[in-house]
Amino acid sequence: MAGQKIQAPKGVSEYMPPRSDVFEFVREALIDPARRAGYSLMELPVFEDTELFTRGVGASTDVVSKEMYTFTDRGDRSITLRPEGTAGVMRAVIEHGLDRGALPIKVWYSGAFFRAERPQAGRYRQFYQVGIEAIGLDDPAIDAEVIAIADAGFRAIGLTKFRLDLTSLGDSQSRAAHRVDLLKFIATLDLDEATAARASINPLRLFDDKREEMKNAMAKAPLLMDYLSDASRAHFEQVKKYLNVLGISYVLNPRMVRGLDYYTGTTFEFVHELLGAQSGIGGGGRYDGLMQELGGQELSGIGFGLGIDRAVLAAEAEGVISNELFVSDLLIIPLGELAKERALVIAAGLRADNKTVEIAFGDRALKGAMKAADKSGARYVVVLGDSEIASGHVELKEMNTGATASVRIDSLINEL
RNA sequence: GUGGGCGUAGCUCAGCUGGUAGAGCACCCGGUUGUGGUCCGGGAUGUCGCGGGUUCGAGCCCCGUCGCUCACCCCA
Repeated sequence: MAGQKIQAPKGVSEYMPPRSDVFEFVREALIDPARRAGYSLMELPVFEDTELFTRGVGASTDVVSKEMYTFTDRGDRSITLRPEGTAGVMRAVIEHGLDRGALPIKVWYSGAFFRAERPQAGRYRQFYQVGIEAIGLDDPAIDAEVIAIADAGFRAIGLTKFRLDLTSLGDSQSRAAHRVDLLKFIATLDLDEATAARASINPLRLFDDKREEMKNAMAKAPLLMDYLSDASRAHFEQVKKYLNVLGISYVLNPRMVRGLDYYTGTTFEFVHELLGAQSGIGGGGRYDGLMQELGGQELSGIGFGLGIDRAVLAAEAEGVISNELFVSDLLIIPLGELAKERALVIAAGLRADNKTVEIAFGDRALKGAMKAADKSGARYVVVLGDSEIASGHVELKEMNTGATASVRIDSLINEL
């Protein structure tokens, strides 16, 4: 049947004007602090060998076990749309031998990620992230700097109603020691089937249960934070010290749980107050065993992934983005064929000088063109007709105030 | 995968106990000479998600189906 409308696949996030301007602004705001800290772009494929994720992220994680878009390509290879960014960066670093060059490797990336979940507010099947990774440095100062870069990005957007949750997952011996006691403790609880199943996959998950009775039950559970080895503890103390120096406040959250298996040591999450159920706007941490797990050298690393979609929602919830940011400097209304030609040339010149200039094409009546100019939000409007062309002067009208000034066409640039 | 809510003009929604569709916003044109935002006048717009059933008659009732949405799980 002809004319059937085709809809976007379920749960994808799309941005139409004018909201797409907000999206772009947010993305750039999140990337900028990384660039300023010496991080370089790494542009990676959105699909990878499935094994990269089962091995890197962890086969027992929800992300890998039930949320991946996996398919077989024409060469019978198992391919997966990337559900997160770190594993791909590691793969590329190893594949291209970057780990044999100067350390640390500092890169950022931005793009679409995919998880086959039931969509809800702030959770999409295709979503966007900005991430950075700093690989090959154990210095706790880099941990603090990575966190500071994320914080600076959120602040640049104008967000203030968020907090930073911080913890340390320790090294493998810290976790092994804790796990023994935690499992003993959990064995004393009377759990329903689903909860027991979760506990068997990852006992730390129970710390994240939202039910009151579970929160109460877990209140006395042994905390990983109390099992940190001396080295892990010392590292974490330094991270906290540097954050204090930076004036970045955080909330110690020893019950924080992350869904990806590779995290070790310093781990953090940015949580926004106004977002509802999906309130995490970004998170990250150390992953000191990941590189080796993926066949590379034994290099440590730390990074984060920030949710662009959620940052947009947060910005909207806080009402911090002014649409003044996205309006044109000037709109030219040409009257007549000759004026249209001149308008094209004038606009091209001003654009080359970094101004944003629109032309009201379409030979509309002046009144209609002015209405359109008003709606566009352009800061200034100029009507270009025969008399202006003859005199070389235009009336430059400031739309906010209605004030006009006579300006020579070739010095318009100085007035915008 | 589980549960709740909802699907009526581009958008937000109204539509009483079934009688065959409306508002606001937005949009377009006009209010006579080349300057917007207010005001006034006019105008276009809907397979009432889809399919079936009940009925003389269904947007309103029943069944199915698809979709959207929120929450759980999990996470950006």
